[in-house]
Amino acid sequence: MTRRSSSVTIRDVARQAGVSVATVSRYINRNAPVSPEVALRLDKVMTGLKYVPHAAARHLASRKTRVVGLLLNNLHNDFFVPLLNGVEAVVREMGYNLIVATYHANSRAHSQPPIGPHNTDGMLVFSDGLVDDDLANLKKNRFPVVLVYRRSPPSLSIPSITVENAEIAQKLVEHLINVHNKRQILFLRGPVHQEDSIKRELGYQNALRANGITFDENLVLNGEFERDIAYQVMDHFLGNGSRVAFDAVFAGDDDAAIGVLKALGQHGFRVPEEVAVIGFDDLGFAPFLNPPLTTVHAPTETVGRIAAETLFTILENKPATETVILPTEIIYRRSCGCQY
Amino acid sequence: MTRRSSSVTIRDVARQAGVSVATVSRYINRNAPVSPEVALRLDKVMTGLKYVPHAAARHLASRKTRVVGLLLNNLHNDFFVPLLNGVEAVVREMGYNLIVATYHANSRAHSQPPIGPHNTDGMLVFSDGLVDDDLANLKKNRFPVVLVYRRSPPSLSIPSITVENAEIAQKLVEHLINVHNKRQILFLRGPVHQEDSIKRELGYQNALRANGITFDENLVLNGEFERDIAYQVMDHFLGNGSRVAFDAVFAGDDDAAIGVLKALGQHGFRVPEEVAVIGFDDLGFAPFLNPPLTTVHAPTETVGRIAAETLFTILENKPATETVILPTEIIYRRSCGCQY
DNA sequence: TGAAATAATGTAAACGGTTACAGTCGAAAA
DNA sequence: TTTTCGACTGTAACCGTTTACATTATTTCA
Repeated sequence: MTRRSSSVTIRDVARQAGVSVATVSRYINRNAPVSPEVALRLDKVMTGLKYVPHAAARHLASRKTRVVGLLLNNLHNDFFVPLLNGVEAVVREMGYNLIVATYHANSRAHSQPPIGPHNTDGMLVFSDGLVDDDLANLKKNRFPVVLVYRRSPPSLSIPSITVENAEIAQKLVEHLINVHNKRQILFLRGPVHQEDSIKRELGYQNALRANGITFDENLVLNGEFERDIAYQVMDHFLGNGSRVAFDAVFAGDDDAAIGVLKALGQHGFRVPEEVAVIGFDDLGFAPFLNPPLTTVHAPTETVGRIAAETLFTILENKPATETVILPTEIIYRRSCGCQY
Repeated sequence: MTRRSSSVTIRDVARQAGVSVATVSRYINRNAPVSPEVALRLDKVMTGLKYVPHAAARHLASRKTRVVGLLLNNLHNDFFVPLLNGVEAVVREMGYNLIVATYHANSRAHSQPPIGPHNTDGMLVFSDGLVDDDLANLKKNRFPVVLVYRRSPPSLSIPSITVENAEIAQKLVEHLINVHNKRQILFLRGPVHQEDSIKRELGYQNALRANGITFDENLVLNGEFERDIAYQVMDHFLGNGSRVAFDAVFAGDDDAAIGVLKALGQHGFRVPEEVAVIGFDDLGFAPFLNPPLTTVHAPTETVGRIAAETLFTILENKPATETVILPTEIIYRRSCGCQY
């Protein structure tokens, strides 16, 4: 079997520097002392040969990949830019690589998750990227996982970084009710199994209940936290001659809010005069929408950073805080009817 | 040396199925026939054992990683969501993994690029992620690369996917000049070595020249294609008592346009009555800004898709088209002064 | 001064797969 | 009937590192 690779290996370096491969390896990894002269020689030889260690060989021998994964359920939301930015920054600082993949939990009938113990040292799982069974399995194999925008199943106690959803959503919807006198509030939920969506819906329902408004399931639509889907679903809703009266819409998140604004505009509704609109996330563009969007500020990039940092503390076998829930804050702008 | 791993290996599968590891490997990779009975038995054993091939071992033995890289210069722009989405979709369809990394060409003094032949089968390089020397090196080693939003250095002829910048920018600036009678147009350029920025500036200057307006370097600011930086630079510009008169601003891209709108608003300028604003990219929020943003529509997700597809055609040793320049289109909205 | 600790290095066995090469065996071709 | 061929399988070398273990020279210390 003759498979000569063109690339330069640790053996080439060893030979040219007149030492053993073990010494080269030790110098590269700085995990055992090497005499100054040898170090110097190795530096020269390595740059001369443009030697770059072969990642797969390292991984195989050392049983660590220096790669972490980020599993998302989709990439259809501007929200992911700050999240990714936070994660990537930490990963880079640690000298690791980041694999980004999307995976639908419901597509798992036929496929393995693209990220796991076979190709990474640990992973960040966004929202409903994996189901409880998958998580239990990973936990059993002691594979480092940190959940992002999702709490751990109680029995597993996996570290989890998320933001406060339910209370703030309730407070914001109550603002609509009490300050702006809205009573028929449309809610666009996100993906059914996404915790953010569930909590926000809970907040929405609590707000109604606390103010003596009966919940009307006709006022709940599936916006999927996606601009285009939110637009379609609103367009369809409005196209039906708006049989159901409504005077406000909680879009689920800012991205969906854009779709809502589009549909509302096309059907001739004035915002906020005729219908108030609120979002969630406070993405960069929120203050500049027309009208400026009342929404909840969530520290998305920070969530990404903390999540990645938590993963690395686990990788270093240090104890990690189990649940971090970052505070959120309502930002009142014009789309709810406020003057600001 | 005794380093027993807890994970199940191909040898475990082979033993339990009563065949050799070669047969298991062949069945997994479907690269040689295996008798139906053996196939059946292997299926059972593999699912029973929950066997997942170890990526690094595969990579080492087969000399291919089934991973491709995407090298960005930063992650500070909503523009990257559609780009990433396009790339990731193709990569997933091909059964590959995607490493996303940011890398500043000027930080290279001390570090190797995080992506390269050592850990991927090929890579997508966004804009100025790598300098010509790096590209030449990769080319020499026959490492598959495709450039995104950047043309190939003439001598290297690396496949490249980008969009038309200069002509459309010129046309848009001329719209400002001829239709809206603007003459003192601020330009916020992006990162200095980013081709998009250079081409757009070229279009800007051509527009001035073609209309007898002398170029004033005081009207060019560094917005870096970043919302926050654009805001700061505009804020500073306006804070100087606006010594330099201006009646319009070409923000460089949509994200920067948001920063510009913010600064303009804070300093009491009305858009578009007092100053017109134009962007580039036509990100999802552009129609919903206040005022709706006149901009250039660029097919960003498509660029991502085609770039990834091109990379895979190279990986399959098929001939790839060398340069793809996708058409762009001006979308007239209110921020330039049009009524729409 | 002799023993023990330490520094610096080498040898070679793993890590978990892929694949070149060499069969075996039954069916088709001569 | 003999030869040829293709389907199927096994053996073992190899991919490029890391690291347990061994070795030698040099200090350190009682």
